[in-house]
Amino acid sequence: MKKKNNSERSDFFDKVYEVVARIPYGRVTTYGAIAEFCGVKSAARTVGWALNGAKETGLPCHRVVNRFGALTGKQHFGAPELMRDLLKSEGVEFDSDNNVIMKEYLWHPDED
DNA sequence: ACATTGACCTACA
DNA sequence: TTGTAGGCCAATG
Repeated sequence: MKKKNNSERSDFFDKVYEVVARIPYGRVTTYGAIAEFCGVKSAARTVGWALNGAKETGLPCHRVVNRFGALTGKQHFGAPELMRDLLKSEGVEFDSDNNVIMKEYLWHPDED
């Protein structure tokens, strides 16, 4: 808490993993929401990077979508249809644009 | 060591 | 209203 050279820096990633792991079943959240919960709302990009390693850590990164509900990171799952299938398997519905219905399934970290 | 990119979002002109 | 620019943290070339 005194030095923010190496400890707090990794804390951001750590928080991201924590929030993603807290996403309820059949719910989705946005990068901005996670970044905001981490304290830096403008660091949505960094959240994406965190998820890059998150898939290797075993976190449900498929429940994280952009603010439009579009599965922007589906390409990173190795199988673009996998992400959509996983969400559908959890009961999440999509609209005509292949986007998650945020209005119904959007979840916020502070909501839990 | 510097510059660029990357699963994004908000603000200003 | 649409378009452009900036910002955030980390990894890679």
